[in-house]
Amino acid sequence: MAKDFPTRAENYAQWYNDLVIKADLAENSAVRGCMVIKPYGYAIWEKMQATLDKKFKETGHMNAYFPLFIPKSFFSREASHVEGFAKECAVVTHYRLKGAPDGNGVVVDEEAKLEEELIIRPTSETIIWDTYRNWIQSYRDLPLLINQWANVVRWEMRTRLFLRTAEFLWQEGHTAHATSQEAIEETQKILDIYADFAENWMAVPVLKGYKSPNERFAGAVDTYCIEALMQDGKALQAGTSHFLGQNFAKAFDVKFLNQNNTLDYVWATSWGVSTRLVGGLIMAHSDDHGLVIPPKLAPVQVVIIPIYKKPEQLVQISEKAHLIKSALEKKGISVKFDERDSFTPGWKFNEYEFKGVPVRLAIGPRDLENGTVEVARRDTLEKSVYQITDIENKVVNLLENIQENLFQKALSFRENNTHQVDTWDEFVETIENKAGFVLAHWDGTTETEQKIKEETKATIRVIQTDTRPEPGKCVYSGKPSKQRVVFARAY
RNA sequence: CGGGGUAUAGCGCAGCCCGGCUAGCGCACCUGGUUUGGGACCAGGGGGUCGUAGGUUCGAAUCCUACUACCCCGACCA
Repeated sequence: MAKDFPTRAENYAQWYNDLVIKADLAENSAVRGCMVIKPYGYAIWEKMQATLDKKFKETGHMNAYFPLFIPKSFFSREASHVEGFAKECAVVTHYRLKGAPDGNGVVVDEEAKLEEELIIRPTSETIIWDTYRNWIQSYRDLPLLINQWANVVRWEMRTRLFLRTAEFLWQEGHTAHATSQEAIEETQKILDIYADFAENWMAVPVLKGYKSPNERFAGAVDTYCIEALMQDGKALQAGTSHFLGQNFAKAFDVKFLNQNNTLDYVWATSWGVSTRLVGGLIMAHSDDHGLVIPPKLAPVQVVIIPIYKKPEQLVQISEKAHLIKSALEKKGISVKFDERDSFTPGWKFNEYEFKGVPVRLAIGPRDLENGTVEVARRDTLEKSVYQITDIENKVVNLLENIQENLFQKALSFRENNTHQVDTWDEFVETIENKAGFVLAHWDGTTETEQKIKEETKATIRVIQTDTRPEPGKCVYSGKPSKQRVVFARAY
């Protein structure tokens, strides 16, 4: 180890930037805070996309695509929605350039001013609901279950790699239903998909529940969410699913005739996860040796590295490696055989550890003689020697084992960093010095929540729906409370 | 927008206070050779309008002025 690495992944931005993912925030001021994701990082996102897309389709959703530009007037229609997003919108005002009078480059052609400015979508509710008006007439048109994979732009004052970038990639689902009940069920169904994905693919345990009014999506009646805990003790909102009531239907006049031949507004949901998940994945599992990618999302699950002195040896090793590679591929495992001669084995070992490849196989002359292969697992960094017989099943088991181990590790981290507190002193002390999730009673008022935020920077991350109610007294005001809620400092 | 910092090769930096010959180092890159079971070594080589504009000076990376950009902290962040 000749290089300096950030200790305990405390500077995550450095991981992203310098080591493996190579996601730079664009430096050009014109696209400040937008993300440049290099191929390896993007491959992780593609795996996430593929997995989620399949789940959405299995539950009856279809993909569609709507415009990047939203007429400004659309935003004015839903009052709290415009309030929530107005401060972070990029605006298109002109549609043409012309040669600069001084001959240097181009300038905006003032004559090509748009009559109405266009907003680059920060989210697509408005333009989608404007379209839905024409798509929905009767209860027979419902439910309308649509998802969109797209980019959105939110001109944040301050950006953080992956976690809050000015432009990001996401999916946004927008559904319309005949009844309130059905829309709420949809919201919860999606939340379950998100939670399942986080826990069983990303190996990141999450808390499920809903947001306090203060943290709610602009324009929603209820916002459900999953919250994860990062290794530095800060919370990360990993996905949200909103019950929008009839707010958008009323704002965009989307009515349908029900079976009784009466007109009613439709009920709506919207839900999304973004490239923030890539950041969350990294921050949940990485260690001092680099990324740790759970097997189910790893672009490369197994890497094979040859060790040899003479070219003849490489020929023999390659033969063996290709046999193993195709045996593993038949089991659906993605395998890379790195036979580049320009890097030493030691260099490659480190390289793939950075990249978080779950399993590494090394084959050298010794293994050729003994019919063995050296197997190293990324999560524990343990090395062992396997007989090559039946190697594909051994590796399949190992990958499953690693996936499970990562989840358990993250789960016990969360358990060790979840604290139940009953007094204000305890609360402040825990937030300041221990970080993590803090379970405390809250009187249910926005006022108290904001006071707590001002004094400690902690916010209510989630009000869990899958825990038992427990009466108590608000940790801040002393007023009665029905259940504990989850506080934390968040990204 | 407030407070602090930075800008020199693809990346990371030194040089600046106290102006001076051809602007230097590490990594990376290229060529040749020896290497290869945990980031190899030797030799040679390529790459810079020192953020931009102006000023002072015989002479500016270095001093002065303005501008621009980026980073950290804060405000902001469904």
